[in-house]
Amino acid sequence: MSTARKSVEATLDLLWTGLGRPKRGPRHRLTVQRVVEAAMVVAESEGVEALSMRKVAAHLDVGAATLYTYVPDKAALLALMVDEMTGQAPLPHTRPGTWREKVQAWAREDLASFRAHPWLVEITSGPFIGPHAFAWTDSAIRVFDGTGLDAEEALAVVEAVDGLVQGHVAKVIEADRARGWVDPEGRSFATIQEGYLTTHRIEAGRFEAIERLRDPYEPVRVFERALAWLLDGVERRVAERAAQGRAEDGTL
Amino acid sequence: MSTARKSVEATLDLLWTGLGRPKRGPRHRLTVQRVVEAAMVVAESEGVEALSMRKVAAHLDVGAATLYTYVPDKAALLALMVDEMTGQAPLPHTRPGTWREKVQAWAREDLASFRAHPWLVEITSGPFIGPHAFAWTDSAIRVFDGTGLDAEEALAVVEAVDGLVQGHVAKVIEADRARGWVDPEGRSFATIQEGYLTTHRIEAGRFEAIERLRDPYEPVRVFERALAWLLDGVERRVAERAAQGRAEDGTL
DNA sequence: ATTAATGTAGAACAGTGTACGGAGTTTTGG
DNA sequence: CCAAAACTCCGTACACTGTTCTACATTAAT
Repeated sequence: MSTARKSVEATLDLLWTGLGRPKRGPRHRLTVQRVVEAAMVVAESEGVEALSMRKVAAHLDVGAATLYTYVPDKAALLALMVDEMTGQAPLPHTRPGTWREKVQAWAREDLASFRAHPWLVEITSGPFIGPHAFAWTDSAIRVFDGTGLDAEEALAVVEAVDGLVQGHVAKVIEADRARGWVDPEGRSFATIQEGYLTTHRIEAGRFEAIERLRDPYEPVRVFERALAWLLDGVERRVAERAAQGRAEDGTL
Repeated sequence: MSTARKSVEATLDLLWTGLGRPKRGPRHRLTVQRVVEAAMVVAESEGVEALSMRKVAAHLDVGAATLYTYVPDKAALLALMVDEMTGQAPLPHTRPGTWREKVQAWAREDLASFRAHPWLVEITSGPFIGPHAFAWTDSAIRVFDGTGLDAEEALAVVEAVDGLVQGHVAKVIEADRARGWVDPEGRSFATIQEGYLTTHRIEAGRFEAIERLRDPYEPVRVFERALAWLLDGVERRVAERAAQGRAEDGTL
């Protein structure tokens, strides 16, 4: 499962140039695309943890070993799924509005998308960067064209926003999953966990700060606030750069 | 592997109150602590993906099935590992300095810790919150006591910083792992991936923005910048609150 | 001393990713 | 036109995995 010695080249090849048609031998019954799509269907309907090569193969009416004609690895298949999904997200710099509006739009949309397709969050695509991911990052940096930030500063913002989204979505997904759970007596997960928390709160008198949290607290509000403040910080830097630019114009 | 119906209560019990001594039957040869420690040793030396119940049991000179006396699940074991590790981090509000210095210190230390123990990042502990994690969050909120931010605002900052760290560390870990890799001809992963990138860059003339990145670019600098800007945004809000507070004092 | 309760662990079950080897198919070279 | 090479497909097999079951040993309560 760990990055194998041999499949790295094959995986990158697949991501960037695809699978060439063979010169001899029987025609392909499948395409890499169809394999990836089938895998995504399985992941979508049964979750990543239920995604197995045998199941994907079954969805394509094909033997399990056949998949290895199209894909060197399960890891490679996952990387392809991630890049495919990334390709479906709209490019940030083509959105309307100011840079701030663009960032907010993409952050919110990413958040919704991750939540709708939790498998994307749970997959680690390894060290591989596919063409779609690359194009997306390129586009995201472009959002800050004309703000005075250089490319590296822009990338810092992009990765920060991404980190915010990822971190928040990881928590939300677990909560989503727990929401559907009920114990034999019909109590929800939240109820039970809350029981432990309150018991130990009172018992030990600790956790005063958490108790100050307005109840019930809305996770989305927490996310929005964090995003807003990060962007406030960026805005300050942008303003500085603008002032700097005007000053230089004046002295020239 | 997914959150089982029955083990949820058992897992929370284990996290919050531990395993009670049985009234009858033979004495325990092990403790939950020792099981968790053994699991951490395995994770540390061989990675999470190599962590199996049988391997943990072998480290304890015990049959694999025995572990299920101490732990309901592998998922529960992982949750215990996470909470144990969380308990080893120093409490943020006890650090010296201003709130900003406290945040920076904890962020950097967390980053280093995650990097030193990658298994922590790769584990999803499920929806469970253990006592150590709870205490840590409580302490992190306390960092903002006296800044004028309320608990929910403080939590937003905490989660934002955490997201930043997590997002950044996920990328860095993959890079760390890829660094050790070499292909049969002795080329590094970076070299090979770079090959694909440059080929396709030139070929299609895309990815102009990424090309503007100073080369080589330092990931730590990107992280530090993102953190600084986020905290700038927070600082602005703190200043606002302070001004507001003074104004109210004046009118009273 | 008997009974109930419990820890231990070997064996087994239903999975998993993937390597191997053979059968069948298509193209190429002579 | 035929043989060899190249290739896809896939049943089988191997070494794993988490977890349950069952038999047995051990301890405490009655």
